[in-house]
Parts: sequence; C-alpha cells; structure tokens
Amino acid sequence: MEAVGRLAGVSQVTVSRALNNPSKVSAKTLERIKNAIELTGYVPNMVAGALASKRSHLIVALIPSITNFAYSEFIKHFIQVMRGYGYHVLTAETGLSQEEEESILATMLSRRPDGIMMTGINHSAKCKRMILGSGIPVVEIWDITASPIDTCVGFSHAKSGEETAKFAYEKGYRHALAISAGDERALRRKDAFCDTFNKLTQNQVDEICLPGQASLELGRSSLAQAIENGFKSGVVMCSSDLLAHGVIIEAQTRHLKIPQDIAVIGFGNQNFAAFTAPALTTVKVDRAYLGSQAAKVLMTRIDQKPLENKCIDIGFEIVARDSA
Amino acid sequence: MEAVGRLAGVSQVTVSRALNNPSKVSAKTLERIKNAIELTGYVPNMVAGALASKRSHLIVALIPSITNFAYSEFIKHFIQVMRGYGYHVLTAETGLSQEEEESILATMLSRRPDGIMMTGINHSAKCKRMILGSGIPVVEIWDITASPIDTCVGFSHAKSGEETAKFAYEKGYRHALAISAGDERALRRKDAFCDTFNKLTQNQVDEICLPGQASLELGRSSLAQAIENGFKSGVVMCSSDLLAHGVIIEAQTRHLKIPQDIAVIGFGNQNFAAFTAPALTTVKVDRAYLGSQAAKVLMTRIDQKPLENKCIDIGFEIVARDSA
DNA sequence: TTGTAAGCGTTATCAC
DNA sequence: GTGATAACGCTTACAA
Repeated sequence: MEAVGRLAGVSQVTVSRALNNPSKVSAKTLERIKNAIELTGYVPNMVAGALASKRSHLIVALIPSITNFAYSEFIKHFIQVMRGYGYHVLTAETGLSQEEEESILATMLSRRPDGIMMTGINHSAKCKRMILGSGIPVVEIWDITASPIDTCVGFSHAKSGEETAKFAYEKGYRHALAISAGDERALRRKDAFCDTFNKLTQNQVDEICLPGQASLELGRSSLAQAIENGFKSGVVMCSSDLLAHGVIIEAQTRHLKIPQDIAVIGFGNQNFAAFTAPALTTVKVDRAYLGSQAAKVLMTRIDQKPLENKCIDIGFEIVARDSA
Repeated sequence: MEAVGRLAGVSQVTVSRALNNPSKVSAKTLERIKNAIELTGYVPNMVAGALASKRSHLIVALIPSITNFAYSEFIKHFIQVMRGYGYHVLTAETGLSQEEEESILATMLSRRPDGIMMTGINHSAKCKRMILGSGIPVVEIWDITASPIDTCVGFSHAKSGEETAKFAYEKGYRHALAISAGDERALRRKDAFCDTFNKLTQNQVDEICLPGQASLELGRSSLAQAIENGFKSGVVMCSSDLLAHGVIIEAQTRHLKIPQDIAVIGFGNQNFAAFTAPALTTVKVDRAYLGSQAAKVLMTRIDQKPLENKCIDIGFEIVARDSA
C-alpha cells in the first residue's frame, strides 16, 4: 500500500481509503491510485485489514457432511449469496457428532468469523457458551425452534413426517414400512410418520433404523430385510431419496410392482427423483431458498440491522409422482 | 493474552510461547498458564497470529463444483488431512470457467493462504501469473502434466479412456456409444475412448456431448436420443456413473437386456455403482488417496522440505461388474 | 527459562 | 480531500 501510494503521489492512508471508501477520495487521485495498483500488481492483505477493523469478512459454516447432496447444495447457495456480500465461507464437517462440532468450532472461533452458520438446533451446552461468549451472530438452519441461539431458518421435521403419513393414508395405503438413517432429524421425521400413520390406520408401522449415512445399498438391503421379516406390501417411507431409490431398485429386482405392490416415498427431492423409474414421490425442501434466506438473516445480524423475525419457516412440499 | 499472562504471573510473550512452543516453557508456568486460559476463557486470535508470523494456516481450495460427488468426496479427505496438519481449508467453486477461477482466486489471494489447491491443469495465463507472483505453493489435482505450475497429483484421463476402450473390446463389444458431459477432462476421456475403439474395431463410435453437468436425467435422455438415431446395441461409455445409471434405467424402461442388448460402463465408482441393478462396471479413482496425497505434497512444499516427485500419478482401475 | 522491543499491513481517529 | 499517528493482538529477534 505504501508503494502504491508513493507511485500515485499520495500517502498510504489515501490508498486504503480509495479501496474502502472511494467516495471520500477525489476522482483524480482515485484514477492515479487505480493505475498504480495495476502497475504494482498490489494485492490487498485481508489479514491485516481484519486485524485493524475487527471485521474478518469470514463466515464459518458447520454442516454434518459435505458429500451429502442435501447439505452441499444448500451450502453452495449460501456461499454464493455470501460472496455477493463480500464474504468468504469457511466450511467444516461435523459429522453429526456434538463433540466434533465443539472441537471444530473452538478452532474456527480463533479465525474471528463475523458470522456462524450451524446445521440443526441441537448443540452442546459448551458449544452454546462459546458462541454466546464470542458475541458472534449465528444462524441455525435446516430445522426450526422457538428458542434459537440467535436466529434460525428451516422447517419442521415432525410436520414433514406427519404430512407424509397423511398423504400416504389419503392415497389409500394402510400398511407401512419406515426406513430411516440414524441422524436425529431423520428419526424425528420417521417418528412423526409412524405416530400419525398409526393413529390413522390403527396399524403398527414396521421400522428399520440404519446406522450411519443413507445410501442406495442400505435402501436395497433394508427392503430385503423387511420382506424377509414378513413385510408383504404397502407404502415405504424413506428418510432420504437415496434410500428410496435403493428400495425401488430392490423391489424391481424382486419383480414387485411399484406402486401396486410396494409404494415408495422419499425425502429431499434430489435432482434424480423425477427420473427414477417410476418417478419418485418425495418431500421437497427448497435448499436454494434456504441458503439465500440463511445468508440474508445472518447478514442483517452482522450489520446490526433490525430483524423482523428471528425464525423463518421455509416449509416443505410433498411432490406426488408415480412411486406412491 | 496479556490478561492470561497477568493471571499466570508471566508476560504476554510467555503465554504465546506456551501455546506455540510449549517445550520452551517450564512445566510449572505451563501449568499455570493452562489454568489461566481455562479461567479467562481465552480464545487465540489467528488473525493477529497470521499477520505477525506471515503464516495464515489457511489453504485455498478451488473445485469446479461442491455438489458433484467426485469433488466433494475428494475435498472431504483433503480437508480432513489438512486439519490434522493444523490447517483450515477455504473452499470455493469455480464452475469449470477460467474467468470465475481467476476472479475467485484474486479475492482469495488477499487472505494470504499458505497453500493453494486447484482442480485440473488448465488455467488462464493471468491465473498462473497471480500464483507465481504470490510465491504460494500450489498443488493441481485430478489430472497430470509434465509441467505443473508447482506440483500435481492425479491421473491420465486419456489413458483412462483408452483402457476403457480396450476393456470393452476384449469383452467382445464391437459397437459403441459414448456419452460425455461437456467438461474438458470428460471430453478427453471420451475422445481417447473413441479413438482407441475405432482403431480396434474399425467401427465409428456414436457420440453424444452434453451441455452442463451430468445427471440421471441426461443419461436417460441421451440413450433415448441415441436409440432414436439408430443405435441398436453395443456398449455405452459414459463420462460418469450418474449418466451410466441413467442409461441403465432408460434401457430397462425399454425392456432392453443389460449387458446383452446394451452394455454400460461408467466412470468414478461412486458409492452406488456396486448397487445398481445390474451392478455397474466403472473406472475407479481413489479419491480418498488423492485427497491425502495432495495434502501431503502441498504440506512438504509449505514446509519447504525436499520433494521427490513434483507429479504423482495415482492411476485408476477398471472395476468389472455386471453391466459390461 | 523468561522478558523487552520492534514489527506484521492494515483501519480508525483526529487534525489540517 | 488528505495525512499523521495510534492501535489491532499477535510473533520474532534479541537480551537478560
């Protein structure tokens, strides 16, 4: 900056102003500084800038898994919108474990982010203490609660499970199998589905809880296992589209007709959901909208502007296709 | 740090040393400092640390797409290994465009990363100039070249296409269709496949080049289109497993037998590849290994240690399953 | 083993 | 509109 200033015939401070507050610098000097920057190949140092201004222009984002399409698509949009605001997003994987989240957050906090994005609303007490202690704005996503740490943008997983059960009931299904990944939110959807379906039909729902992440493989093996255990026909509620696709493939391998013998409902409305054979009935959550809303909410907190609503429910929608 | 020092009865510098060079501090004071840190809830400031030491402990990683499983799985491992080294990874999406890469790199450089990871070996001249000018170590991944910007870890895409063609020929296929996404590396695989297959069989390979990213949908529509244009039977080489899965689904919808009527070969060996029906023959690239190797190479450059090999070929492997 | 002093490259505050 | 000066919270010599 010093060198740029020398070349432009101004002081270092004026260069700083030209970069951050161009309106406070005369047009002539602005031009000369611009040229000097071009000539010297000057690259601003955000590290020094962050230290001096106490604004890192950095957001820390914590998601359970980068390879999981649901989260990666959300974070993609979140990053995009944040980039528009002049922010970089440092993403980290927590793997659904509170301890991991805690330990990662601790090191991330030393980067002095201007904002934090966390997935879900269940965090350890120590985690909350660290955040509250830092005074950094937070947005919790992918779920909603009346008492967020700071703000939240998401939807009700219980309601989603409930609506799925009602949908299945209205479609005429009276027997059901629920296949769910082991994470807390998926389980909440499954439980709500089972409760509601049970109330409506008086029939107990068969349940399969998977360890770890959902996959095509687990979808296939789960249906196989259920059939072995006596499941004959009905609707299969899956905690993700990937599991649902696995169920479809396994059913077809066994020459079962979909949706006549076995109907399938997924969750997530992933890109492929409309193109399985038959096309998958699923629950759609607008992840792009979620990303941009989360970014907006976080930014208004960072800018200390008034926020109408600390919590935003972006809802969900059941997309009826051919599999159920 | 000052406050921690006061509480522990030492100077601020000693606290710094206790944190970065504990061996140079006596056990007693170390203990007192540890307690003081606990009591004050002190959180180190890496921004200040980075400015003073000129080490940001930050790596910038540029990938074409976060939602693409191939890249997200790689980056997941890269981040994990880097975390073990005490580094954070700032990931950004370039979307296969050199201009995007350039503009993103420019802003990222102002974070003063200690290392840079880029996808592919084709970058704009300005991009290379910026990197070379900054003097920051770079590792280019997912491809190989004899003349990397700095270092590279990957495999030969041309060779992969070639081997795929040889495999198909040896399996007895004499007619082929190649479906490829529009990105440069996928096209290189496709071209090599077509050339080699052509030489072996004297038969021209049908080709479909897709705009944009691969998807189940495009796999299905591509096969449909090829059949309409007269493709009757043979092997279908796809630039990704997702496309291949789409081809399988479309073929089954049309009651074509796999691999008898239509054989399918994918690329990537994604998690689901072994669990499609029939299981997908594909090209496996060890993305976890790629991630850890890239991290290792970059770290030895950052630590200015000698490097045996600037370029590492991690190879690939054709995994024969039931689809071809 | 510990402390002192001088930066690191910016921004913020004030004066001109 | 522009410039001097003092932070920002650390690390790195160097001295004790």
